[in-house]
Amino acid sequence: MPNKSNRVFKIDKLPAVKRLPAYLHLLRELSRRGEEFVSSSYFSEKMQIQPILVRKDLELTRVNGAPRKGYEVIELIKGIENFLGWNKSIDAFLIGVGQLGSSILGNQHLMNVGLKVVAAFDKDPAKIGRPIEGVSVFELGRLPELAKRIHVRIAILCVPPEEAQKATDLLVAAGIKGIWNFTHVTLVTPEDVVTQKEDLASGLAVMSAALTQSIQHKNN
Amino acid sequence: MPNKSNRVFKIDKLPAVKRLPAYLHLLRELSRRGEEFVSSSYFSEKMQIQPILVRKDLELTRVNGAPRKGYEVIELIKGIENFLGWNKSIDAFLIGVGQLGSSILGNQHLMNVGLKVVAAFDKDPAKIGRPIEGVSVFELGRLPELAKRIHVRIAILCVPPEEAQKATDLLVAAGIKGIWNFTHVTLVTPEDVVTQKEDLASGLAVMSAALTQSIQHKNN
DNA sequence: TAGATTGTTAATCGATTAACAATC
DNA sequence: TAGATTGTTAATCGATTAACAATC
Repeated sequence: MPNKSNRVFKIDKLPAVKRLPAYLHLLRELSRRGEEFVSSSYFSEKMQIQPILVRKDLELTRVNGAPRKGYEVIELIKGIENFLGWNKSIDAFLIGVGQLGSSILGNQHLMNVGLKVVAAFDKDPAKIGRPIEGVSVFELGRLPELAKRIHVRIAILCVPPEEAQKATDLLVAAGIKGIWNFTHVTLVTPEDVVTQKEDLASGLAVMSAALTQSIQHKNN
Repeated sequence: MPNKSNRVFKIDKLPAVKRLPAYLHLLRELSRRGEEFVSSSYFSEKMQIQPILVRKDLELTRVNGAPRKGYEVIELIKGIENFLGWNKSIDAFLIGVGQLGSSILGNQHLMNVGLKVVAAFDKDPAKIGRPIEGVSVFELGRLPELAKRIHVRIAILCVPPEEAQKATDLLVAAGIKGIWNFTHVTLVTPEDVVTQKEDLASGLAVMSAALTQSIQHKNN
């Protein structure tokens, strides 16, 4: 049952936060091209949202734009990176080196996101010892020790569903504060631990629903 | 600029639709265990949302629950599958067999979502001919012909950003109606073509923002 | 100066939650 | 019957959009 205390660290402006990486991506491109200023209408066109929504979103960064000129590209980049804590590199553990986990390790594109996996863990003794894609694989039990030693706060969870909650409990006990959840299980955590569930099926559902509805539309 | 006609096929209840796969997942598990009925409070607990939200969401399926008993598991499964068009297998093309595209082809887990890639396409002649993970790779120019022949409506877009819009135009011209967009580019399409953008960076942003905010919280 | 663009304040829209009657 | 659970109708909350004054 979702209790009120869960709200404490629930960030607000969730949709706006989700759009920040898209702004950042466009800003870096502009910066590469040597552009100094950018207006809300530029983002509006590229992202197909209203200019006013752009201005509202960018309020998060506390960067002020200049009338007639727009926002300073460099300032916005810094502002977004600061807001997200993406100004420094982010270390993470990866839990569960099965098919999905290995694929995340091996896929630069998937991880082209500023996150650096510094160690991987698995229950299966057969997988331990030999590095995968240059990342060492340790026995899951050694996680608390390593988490303390190298002060990692984020874990990427790729274990089978039936082990998800147990692994989560271990992570929480080890002081992990953010769990990027690639399982289908909704995790239970204390209020100061953030979980983010990724589910490709949601995206496909949106597309499928739109498609079946447009067919029904046609048939009417 | 998002014009009003874009709305025609914009599905509403978007958040609810995104939750449907999670319901489906739990329902299939219940079905496997031989359960006949399920109540909104079951989903509420598993998904950590309010029971009333569950009941609202399930309205989409038009399945009625019975007071005191709950919903019939089988009925709900059918209802959701029908709503999403997941009752039949969904064929798709994959465009761009680079690192990400190959990884999607190779990763059962990523695609454990009811989607079947029936053919892949690439611009690079070197990649054409030899199948990847059992899927044949064709020259991009042959897509219109094949789309017509095997009547595929969905494409998974994994090309480099600078080619994204051009590839999209080709897909649209070939009669593709749904584009699952794994590039960073916001695509422009006619109103009857649905696009769904997947971006892991959004998920990481949510987690990062929550983490940096919780630190600031602590320091106050 | 005139005009483009921001930022503020208010209005609208849609999603979630609450209250409670209906029902088996 | 009493009580658990749904489904309906209304209230609240948050996100987006609109209007427009401020500013360089």
